[in-house]
Amino acid sequence: MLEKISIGKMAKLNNVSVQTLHHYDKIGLLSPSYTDPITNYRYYSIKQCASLDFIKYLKYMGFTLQEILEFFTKEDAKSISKLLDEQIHLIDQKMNDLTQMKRTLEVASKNYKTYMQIQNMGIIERNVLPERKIYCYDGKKNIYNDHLETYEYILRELRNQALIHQFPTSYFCNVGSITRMEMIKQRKLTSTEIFMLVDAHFSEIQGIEILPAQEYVTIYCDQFSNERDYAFKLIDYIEEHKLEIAGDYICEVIIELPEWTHAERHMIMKLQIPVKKNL
Amino acid sequence: MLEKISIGKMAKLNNVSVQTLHHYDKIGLLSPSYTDPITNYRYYSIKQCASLDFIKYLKYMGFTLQEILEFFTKEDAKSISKLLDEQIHLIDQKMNDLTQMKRTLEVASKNYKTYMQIQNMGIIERNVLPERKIYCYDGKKNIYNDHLETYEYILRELRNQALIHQFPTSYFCNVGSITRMEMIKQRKLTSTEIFMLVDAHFSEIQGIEILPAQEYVTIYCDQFSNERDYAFKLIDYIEEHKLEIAGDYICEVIIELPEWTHAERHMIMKLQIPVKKNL
DNA sequence: GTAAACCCTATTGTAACAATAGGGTCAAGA
DNA sequence: TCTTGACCCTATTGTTACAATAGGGTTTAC
Repeated sequence: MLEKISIGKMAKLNNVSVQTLHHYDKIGLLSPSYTDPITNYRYYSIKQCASLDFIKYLKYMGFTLQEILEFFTKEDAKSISKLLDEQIHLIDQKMNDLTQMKRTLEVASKNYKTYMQIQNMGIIERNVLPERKIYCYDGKKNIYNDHLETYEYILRELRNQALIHQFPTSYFCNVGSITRMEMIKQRKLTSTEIFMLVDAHFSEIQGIEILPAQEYVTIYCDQFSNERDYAFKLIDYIEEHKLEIAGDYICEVIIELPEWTHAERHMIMKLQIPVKKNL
Repeated sequence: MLEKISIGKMAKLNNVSVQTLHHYDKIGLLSPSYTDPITNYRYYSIKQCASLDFIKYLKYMGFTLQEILEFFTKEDAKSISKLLDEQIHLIDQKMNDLTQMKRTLEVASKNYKTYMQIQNMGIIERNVLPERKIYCYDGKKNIYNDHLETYEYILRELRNQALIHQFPTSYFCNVGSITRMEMIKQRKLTSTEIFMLVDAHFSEIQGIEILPAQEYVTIYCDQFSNERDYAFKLIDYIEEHKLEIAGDYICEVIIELPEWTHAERHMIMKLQIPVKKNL
């Protein structure tokens, strides 16, 4: 009762599509045991299910059809074992990539949710911020010139540095600018430095600084053109409340919205000045 | 100093290829701010880096270019937040898939390594095997007939059942046949049932059985045609050593090698009979 | 003025099929 | 024996995000 199995039956029997079998035949992965020379009808034997099983099995393990073809040329268990281990390694890499992606997404999601709840745009707050680590880059030009142009160029340079140091791509959105304490104490909003927030474990690289945990006065700002005014609001507040500037001024980009029509950045920033009580 | 940036410079500035920029222009994702109407040369403005940043950012989060296009039509933070959360969900799924793949690979790898170390093909051993759970399927026909043909058909049926019960694909390679105790005690190798090893948490489904932890006499067998002889070897051993058959005979497929040329299954099986001391 | 470096469009290729179109074949019932 | 519906064939196009050409024009620096 050795049955000739038509392509449709073979497909149903193995839960694959007819096209798939066509395809496997075409690339020489699995050709029917008999092909009618007149009609070109394909007929499979039940034993070919074993091959198909094997193909499906390898496919499930993430091998490409080309790789599966190679499998069939390597019959020794040693080569196969090696290929399997390599594949495991490859999957580990993919998992890492996905983990990074997910982390990035989660940060973005959190930021957008924060954004939607910001009721306090332009309102001064005081709170203690935790320790953060940043990678600073000095572009040697004042980023507050030229309507963001200089900023853009320096941002590119920062990213190239980050690529050199092999920072994960996910850092690329956690940026900001820093104006040193001396400047801000003179009420000058001038800066040549921008930074990227990095994870705690980076340390040996030159340019890494620590922002200690401490009290800050902060304000949310949703337009670049407002930054100057808002920064001065912070300074005014500090003076009025007899506080003292205790460190560098930070303008941290919280979130970036796609502003297609204007073709210009639209971002939410959190302006921050560390303070201590004036004794 | 609003500079016209040529495509090559833009590419270098942003670490992308010229082709990529061509492509983005083509699909309307990012068109240069100025195109020379005579030469068709593309010139970008520095501010378009912001858009490119955003594109790269979303790409990094795993969105397709089409999806990114949609992002630009949805400017409200709420829609974006929703898209982000959906993407997180999608990544979770992919991670699960990868985890399954990896598990399958690890089992396969382990099996092949075991195989390479099998020195004891055809040699009887006694050892205690841990508890296992199996899903049995009765094909109503003796699988030892017709040179594997019946087996193939019943194997397809088992898999269809497994699909219905939504077993993970990784189970598909952990199969075997079972010959009930009454049969094997009569020295009859006759079986209509095959099984699939399943994880411990499956229980409510009909057809699930438990193989208790206990002592077995076992033998490795590398050819279907040898199974009968080897099974009788086990029975002989049991009788000679005054043991008693304590349960069903199991033929477990340990590993399946690709046997391209012969177009027939070539597998390593571990034949097992549970025993107890004859008091 | 010239050559190198740059830019353009258009085509082909990648992976693993799905979805057609347009036509021939098989099997079962009348 | 005929018919009809179910089945099969080949060939083409489409999918993603570009890379890699080919064949030709342009810019820029010396």
